[in-house]
Amino acid sequence: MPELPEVETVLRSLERELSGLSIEGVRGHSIRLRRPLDLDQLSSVLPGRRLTGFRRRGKFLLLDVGRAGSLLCHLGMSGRMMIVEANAEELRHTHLVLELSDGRELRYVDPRRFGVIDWLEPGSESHDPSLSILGPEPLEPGIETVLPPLMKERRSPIKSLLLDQRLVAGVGNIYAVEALWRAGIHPRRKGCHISLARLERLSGIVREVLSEAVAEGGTTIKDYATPEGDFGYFAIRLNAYGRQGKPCRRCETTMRAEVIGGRTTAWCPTCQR
DNA sequence: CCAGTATCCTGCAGGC
DNA sequence: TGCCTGCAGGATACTG
Repeated sequence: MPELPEVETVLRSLERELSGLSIEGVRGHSIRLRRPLDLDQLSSVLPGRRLTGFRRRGKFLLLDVGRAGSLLCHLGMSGRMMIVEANAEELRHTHLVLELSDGRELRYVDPRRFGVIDWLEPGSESHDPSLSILGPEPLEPGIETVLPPLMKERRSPIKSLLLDQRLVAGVGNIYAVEALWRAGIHPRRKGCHISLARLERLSGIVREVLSEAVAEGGTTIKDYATPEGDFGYFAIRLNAYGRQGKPCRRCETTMRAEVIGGRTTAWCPTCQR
């Protein structure tokens, strides 16, 4: 489900709704997510503490719990955060519930269990195996200067490079496909076979696409929703993702799709070279 | 080291 | 209707 714009939208919602609230109780059950969810640990550390900060790094959310530490969250493919009244019906695959001081609950739901919920002690972020390898934030200044030289020395298809979180943090399949369409670059073109000038332009376009998507509240394809239940409206602006078999919006050529970098990738064979 | 594939899991749409 | 297959917004362990 969630790439950077969706996670950013979730973050803003959590920050707006939950800042300063206390965690009064914790429910759920230990289960195998991508990292094991340890409910005993969370139950011992969280109750009585206040939610003091809300951050994002790539596709990860960090919920600061005072000076005790931070809750690391990743939504995987199907994860959701929900802010609901305590008496709201509990969805299947609800793995963690934080009971809040205003009578509402923050619930983490993830049917496919590719997500992560983990507890980070203060100062442990720089050692975390997932966080520590992340490349730069594409919405921060400087991405156009940092990213191109790194891509230039790689032999993988540019599509795979955009998905590599070590090079740039937060891009997923939808926005990689969109950025390449907008940049007019063939997704199979190897990084080392693209001029620095084009890579610089692509980097700027990545930022552009992501920030436009943030402004629309992300992309709802199927079931993505904000913690308050709202949808993301960037889907109506998608020019390439999921458009195989349909005419290119730029040149009318029928778009194609193949699996590149392990993920279905649509492109226009005429205007992406 | 690097590049490419297999794998973890559930739900849903489509074909028969 | 029911059963089967394939596919889905991600990350990483493993292979060559």
